Amino acid sequence: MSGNWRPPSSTDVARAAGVSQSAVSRAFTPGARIAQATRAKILEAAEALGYRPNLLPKILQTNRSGIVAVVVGGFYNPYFAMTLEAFSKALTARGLQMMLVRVESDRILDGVVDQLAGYRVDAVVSALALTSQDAADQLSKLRIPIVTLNSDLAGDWIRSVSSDNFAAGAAAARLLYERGGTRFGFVAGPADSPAQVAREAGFAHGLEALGLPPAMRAGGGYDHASGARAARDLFAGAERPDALFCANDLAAFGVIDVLREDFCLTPPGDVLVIGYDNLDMAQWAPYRLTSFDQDIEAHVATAMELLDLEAGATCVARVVPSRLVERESTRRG
Amino acid sequence: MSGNWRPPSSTDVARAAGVSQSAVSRAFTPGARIAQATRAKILEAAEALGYRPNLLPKILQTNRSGIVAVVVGGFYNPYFAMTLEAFSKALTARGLQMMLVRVESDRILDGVVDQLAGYRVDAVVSALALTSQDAADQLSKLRIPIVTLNSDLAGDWIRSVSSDNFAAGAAAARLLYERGGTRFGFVAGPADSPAQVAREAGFAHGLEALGLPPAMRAGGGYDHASGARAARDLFAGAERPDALFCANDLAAFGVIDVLREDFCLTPPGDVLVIGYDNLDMAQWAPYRLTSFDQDIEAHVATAMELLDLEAGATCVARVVPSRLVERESTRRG
DNA sequence: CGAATGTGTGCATAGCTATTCACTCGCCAG
DNA sequence: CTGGCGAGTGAATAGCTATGCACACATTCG
Repeated sequence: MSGNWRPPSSTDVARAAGVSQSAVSRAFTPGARIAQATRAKILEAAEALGYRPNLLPKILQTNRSGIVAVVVGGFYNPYFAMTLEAFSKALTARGLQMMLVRVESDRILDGVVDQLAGYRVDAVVSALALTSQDAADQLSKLRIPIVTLNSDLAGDWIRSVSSDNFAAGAAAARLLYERGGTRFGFVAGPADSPAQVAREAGFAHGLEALGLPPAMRAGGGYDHASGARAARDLFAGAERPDALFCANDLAAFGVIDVLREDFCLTPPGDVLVIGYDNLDMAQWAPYRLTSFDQDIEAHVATAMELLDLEAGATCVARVVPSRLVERESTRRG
Repeated sequence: MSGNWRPPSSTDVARAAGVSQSAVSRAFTPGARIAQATRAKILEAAEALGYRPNLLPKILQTNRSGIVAVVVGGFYNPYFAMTLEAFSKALTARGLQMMLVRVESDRILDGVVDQLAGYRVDAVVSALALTSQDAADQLSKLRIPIVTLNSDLAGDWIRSVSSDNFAAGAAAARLLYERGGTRFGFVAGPADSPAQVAREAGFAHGLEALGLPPAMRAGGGYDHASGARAARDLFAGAERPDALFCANDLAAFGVIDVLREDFCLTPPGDVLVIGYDNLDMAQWAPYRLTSFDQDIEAHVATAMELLDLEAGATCVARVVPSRLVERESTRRG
């Protein structure tokens, strides 16, 4: 019908209630000085018109939008879903809205930054590890606080929260050794993931500290298919490993599936397997996977703390320890 | 330092470049009439100051924010992740931003509606099936187009896209019968899910049409644990089913895990199993689950079409057929 | 050479709310 | 009776951009 309908404004309500616009504003501002009778009259008129205060003018003045942008790289991994859920809860608890931004790679630069700046988002949280210092600088220039997960960038406005990936890698080496592993293998994640790099380095360090030979290596992705491929590679040769640390759970599942299917090998009897992330699926019967729980709640809580920090306060990268959850996949005998 | 820093405005840039504010605006408006030299000068000044146009004033005038709110109920189910991903792509392709809203139940009313209205979101997409007509009316009053997935609500501003759950249920019955099933079981989802209800009704109808006895029934949730419980219930008695239709994949995985673990039964030899959603995991070795693919791309494409519809145009609920993907879990012999 | 067209720029304004300032009114204390 | 005070209200304004309008100047055509 009316091609250019506009939602009712405070002025409309004011007219309907026979008061001034400022009175309407006060009626919707908790703690403002307004007579009860006036307020009631205004609320009634507002209800009739279906009035909802427009938040934009306020944002325009204060430059605080109440919106936090969350950047993710994709949803294939349930770990992202868990992170998203945790952030969603934390933000909602603070009355903030979440703007979800999905980027193919962290070449975020293409326009997304402009958009975020344009909407005056209060902060940016990146579940995707930012690896490009360039992108970081871009964001930094906007004076928008940024928190990155499992990244190792630094900058005036960049704060970072990471799992203690290195320590976990070392712990994985120790556990596999204690459970009787003798020939070790590492199923790698993508090379551009700082978490992957740290986990591998920690694992290597752990093995070395125990005086063990370095691990065989395969893989290169965080998904099931990549883990499956890695398993085929590792077990095709004569010298088969008997203890595997996988960069994440999803890859570990791929490994286990292939071992059982193609090689008739089952953990923990034939091979020990450890993953990372402690997904729900890690408890499922076909897997019962020993894994590192990243304690997402703690990650998120820390991230929120860091967002509250003032201005360009320099701050150390926070590290959250991962908790080892042992299940059948490493319980031998 | 400066407690109340403000991002540079077009006026700041104008001052720096020695031009008027309107010139700056034109420099950033594609197709606006401005001399190349002037534009270059302005862009240089803007770059130096780190200026990004503020989108809010435009929104204030046009009431078009370029933001679409997506409502979800949780992330435990990878199906939500897939839906989210598809919507994210579709919205990005249209230059729209996505505001993610997570609600415990569809008692959305509590403040969220006010927020969405306040930000002047252009549309609302609900991946969570809205069941409360009350909530729908609330949203409708705001004259914000709403698209709901797998819901059966209707209203002036409410449009809906559903899988053909009923037809799929009937197809499941036929397939299980053709593959040799004789005693049928249905593993139910949550009672308040319209999709669950339609799938069950379709299944019952399909059995009846074939002259078969009605199915045994258990379950009541869309998650793994619920499926596991259902399997224990169904197979505890003497009269065990040999053909199961599960309300979704996650429940089906729970069923299969329990059957293999607790009862030493494996599909398809001992029991036929069908799921719904065709998750990635359905291809994994422990499951190889026959499932209905919801064709999320089509759902999302349809949803976007419906959003483009003008005003309160009355429109029929769209139905997208699900595609049956058969795997080992129903291939007998 | 005059007119007409076109290009480039500045001025002014709309859009909506929260808030400050000034004002009125009723009431109490001195 | 009057000064003061608190409560309640309205007018005015800031915040930033896009755009319609008017104007200045250059260019082209008859």
